[in-house]
Amino acid sequence: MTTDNHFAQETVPRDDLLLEKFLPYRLSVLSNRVSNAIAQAYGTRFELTIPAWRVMAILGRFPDLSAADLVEQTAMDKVAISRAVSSLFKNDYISRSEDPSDRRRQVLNLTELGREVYERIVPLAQQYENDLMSSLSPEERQQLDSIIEKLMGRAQAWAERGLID
Amino acid sequence: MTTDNHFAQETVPRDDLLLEKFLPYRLSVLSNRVSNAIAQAYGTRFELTIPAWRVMAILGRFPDLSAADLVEQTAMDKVAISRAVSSLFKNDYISRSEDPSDRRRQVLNLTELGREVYERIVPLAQQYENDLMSSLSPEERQQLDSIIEKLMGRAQAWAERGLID
DNA sequence: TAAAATTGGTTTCAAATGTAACCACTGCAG
DNA sequence: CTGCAGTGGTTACATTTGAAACCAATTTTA
Repeated sequence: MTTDNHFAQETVPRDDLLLEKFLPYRLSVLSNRVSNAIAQAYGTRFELTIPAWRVMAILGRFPDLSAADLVEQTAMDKVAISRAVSSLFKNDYISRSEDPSDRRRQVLNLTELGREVYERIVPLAQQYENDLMSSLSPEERQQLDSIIEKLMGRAQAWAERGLID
Repeated sequence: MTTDNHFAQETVPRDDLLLEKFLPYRLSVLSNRVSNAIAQAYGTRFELTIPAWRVMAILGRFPDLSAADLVEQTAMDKVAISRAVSSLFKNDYISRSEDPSDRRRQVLNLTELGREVYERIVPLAQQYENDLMSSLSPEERQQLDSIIEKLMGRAQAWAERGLID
């Protein structure tokens, strides 16, 4: 017990868990709703999965990255990146070119086709985001930004230092 | 185009998507980090998956629900509920009793064992939540609550009224 | 009161995902 | 140089997940 509870555990009136107020639960529901909606928008229009779209989003801004760089940037799994990359390659959305200075490494870039799709998706993505944000006041947006940052820090700490207790 | 943009689309300086600032992305990363950490805590201690734990959380507060009721309460998938229920049943954490007034329906409840586990997990769950919340000031908690509510409303609207555009 | 349509719940099948093993290459220690 | 630890990336396999088909019981409706 990390909190200093002055009451004996057993006799304290048991306050049940209100799932609908439980932050991890709410985050999960919210995130799933949002992701699913957007995934559907990408998917039906461009046959892109979310990981694939993320890869494109990064490559659109930072050319000449390797898969490993992408892993670092996105915090996504190695394998997920590999699969996304090879599917994007198959669709001719990105190019892989061998790095002469390290023949294990592949330098990735959007192809012309890839960039076209990218240019079309960015506004779509921003539209979704704007739509979400439009329900918030400027102050709230600011607050949300900083709150997410803090929560992320805490959750990150779990992963690094191990779980609570 | 729903916003009134006074500039010609093509000539506006293209502002790329900053994935690390893109709300849907950040929500997803945050939610996954949190869920995974907690899932691990439940899983290693009680062999509970997240859906299973959610079912218990609801049943702990509202006895005598059916699977369909759970679907409604949690917004989880029918199949996920079915699987969680049958695994919980197998572990003797919940009981299924046939509803005489409708023989398709099964009335679910925590068993004694189930309730014991429930009573032990609730504090654990709350500890995680407290730990997250401890990084926020009281005002921020309040803000977060209302912000989530608003975002949820917007995302909900997508599901109901169909996607943007 | 006999179809037809609905509802509660499970099963089946395919696709998505994660873990671990794996190859190919690099770089460094001896 | 050779050996071998570490890195970039893919493959294989087991597990999870979701969609749709499905069965059984119930309600509707004609």
